[in-house]
Amino acid sequence: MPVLSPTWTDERIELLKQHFEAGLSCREIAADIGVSRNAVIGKLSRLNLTRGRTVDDRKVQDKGSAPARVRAVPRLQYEMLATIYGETDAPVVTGPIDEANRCSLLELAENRCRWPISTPGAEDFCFCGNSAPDGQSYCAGHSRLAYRPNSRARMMRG
DNA sequence: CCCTGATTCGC
DNA sequence: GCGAATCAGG
Repeated sequence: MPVLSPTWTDERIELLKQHFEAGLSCREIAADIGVSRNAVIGKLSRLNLTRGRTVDDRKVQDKGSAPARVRAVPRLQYEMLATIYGETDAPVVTGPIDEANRCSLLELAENRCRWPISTPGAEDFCFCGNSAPDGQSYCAGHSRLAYRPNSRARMMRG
């Protein structure tokens, strides 16, 4: 169908809000909708739906004074990597998660998609539960979200 | 060195 | 208004 680029329609905005309120990250929201992370964040900012950090001063770009920049320390998020990659090797079968009162992973099988369907006010926290390929923890639709293309060809300015 | 969030600028 | 670029923090 010759559908033009419907940029941001009500449906997309609704999904955006839902995912945002659901607690999902801009990365997930962007991947789910099909846009870039900046697009999602930009729309959110435009809608004044920023989570906490509002505007404030944010230091302002002072390129004339002393550049007191503290380029954060070299830190890696192995936690997330382990969560994605180590899921097949590190199951939570023996995880007495008390917070998993809702539909936890234990209810799902190994061949089931584990997509957190969190809704503000939903007591029945469920997951995607779609058919996930062997070895994968997500279905074809949500697998791309967990998949992280490290094709960062951007110049390392830092 | 990587990732997420928010603001800023260009189109 | 949208999206990429940029900045700032973790």
